[in-house]
Amino acid sequence: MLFDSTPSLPAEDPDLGSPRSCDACALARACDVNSLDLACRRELQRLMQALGPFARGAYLFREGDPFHAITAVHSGTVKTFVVDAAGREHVLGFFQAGEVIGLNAIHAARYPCNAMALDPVTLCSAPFPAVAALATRAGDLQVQLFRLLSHGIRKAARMAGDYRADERLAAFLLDLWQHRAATGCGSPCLDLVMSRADIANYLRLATETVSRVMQRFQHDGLLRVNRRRIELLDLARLEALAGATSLT
Amino acid sequence: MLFDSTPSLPAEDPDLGSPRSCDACALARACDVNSLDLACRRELQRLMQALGPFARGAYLFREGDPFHAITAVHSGTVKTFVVDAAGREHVLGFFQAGEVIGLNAIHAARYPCNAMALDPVTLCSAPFPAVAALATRAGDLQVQLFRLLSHGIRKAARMAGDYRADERLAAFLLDLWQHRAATGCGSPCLDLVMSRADIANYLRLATETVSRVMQRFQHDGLLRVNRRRIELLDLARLEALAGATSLT
DNA sequence: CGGATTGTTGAGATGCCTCAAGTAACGTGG
DNA sequence: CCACGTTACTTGAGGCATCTCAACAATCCG
Repeated sequence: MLFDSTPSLPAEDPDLGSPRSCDACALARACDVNSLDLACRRELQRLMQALGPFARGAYLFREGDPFHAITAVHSGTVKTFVVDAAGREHVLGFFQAGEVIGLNAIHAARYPCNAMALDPVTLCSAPFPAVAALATRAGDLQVQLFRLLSHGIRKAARMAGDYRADERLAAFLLDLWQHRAATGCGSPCLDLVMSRADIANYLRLATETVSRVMQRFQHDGLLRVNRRRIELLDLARLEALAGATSLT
Repeated sequence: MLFDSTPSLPAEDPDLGSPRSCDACALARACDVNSLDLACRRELQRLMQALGPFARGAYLFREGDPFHAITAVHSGTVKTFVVDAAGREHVLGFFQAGEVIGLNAIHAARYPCNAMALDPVTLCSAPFPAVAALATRAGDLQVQLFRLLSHGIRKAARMAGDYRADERLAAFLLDLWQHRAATGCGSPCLDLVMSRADIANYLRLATETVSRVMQRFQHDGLLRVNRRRIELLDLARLEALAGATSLT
């Protein structure tokens, strides 16, 4: 978890409390965009703590850690995952700048999964009870939190759907691309930060299958692939493939 | 959706407003169990509307319908599902007494899926804005709603995991059994209310595979199966199979 | 430079699917 | 209450998508 100095936390000067631009942060957006009154916006800003940077491979929290704070990714990419009884790793999601991690921990007040930095990661975090209390006074913030959680259900349910390897991989790549497009860069080049194994565990595939489907995509002119550098060449056809998974 | 008289609503006298025992209702539990102050509890009770009964096969809401009200199943079983671009049905979940449906609709204020009664269903429903407003005054209710949504994320993520057919089927049967055990009846007999096709679409299997795995379970002494009547014979081994899917 | 990690590619195995047929339960109308 | 058509479930045979195992290639990193 994030607020105790457990072994989970790497000893890299978390840089607590330093002010930081939160333009890309979902929580801040929840605050700014929705015309919260100024006092509440200030209060939310005051609750926010900057955490990190965490190095590639560092655990942000581990399964079973107590949950205290709502946390958003400020920069970098986070992978959340569980390891089941048989030792298989299941990746629950990849989270980039502006996305909130660990929402599944509210229920039991413990994280039901691990979170790991895939590259240097910085976080914005605010104590959950304080945010909830603030949401009590600021109805807009409360609704925004409800919407955030509701969206989390939809995203997870989408992953649970029964789609083929190429549909899931296309949807995955487009999701990454759309996130980048939404946060500035419109280039069709993706630099994946996760390994083939991570992608495979996320999409319920073998790593070899991820490789093969990507090569097939390349052969079909959908994209160009070189290790972790992906250039999307035919968004329309990728969208047609991924389209099935849309859920409205 | 639930509060307009759209074609979705069957014309079977929804019995609006009749008082009803809500002992099994998650929303009421959220209220009663957590020491909400009495005024808020009364208010929540006042907001609650009894809906139904809905006949087997009736749509409770359809994809795209506007979302207005938080709704819990009071009796019966509800299936939520989407139909993708290729015409395949994906079952998102089965919801029994005390479970809240349509939480994934808060985000966009529209239902992203369909809901159908699998047997005679009655519902308890309360306007979402009113509940949210009440949660603003009653912090316990607010936290309970956060927890409810958070739990929804966990449940959905669990379904997204990569498990084998027998693991998923075992987990499915145990989930049903545990719900029954939690709400009274401790008999090891289940009467499935959903078809093999529904189960298959939920577990990402073919109906034939559901049949075959059940027969194999029977052959291995895990259970006895006759059409929709399932008698669980070896909970320990079923749990061992399902155990992998636990997510903490 | 050399070992470790990661990604690609091939060959064969397999879990689950598809297609097809058969059987049992259900509902409906007579 | 029975005859019938319909739907739901089961069972078998064969096929396909994906997995596993194995080797190799490329990159990373000390």
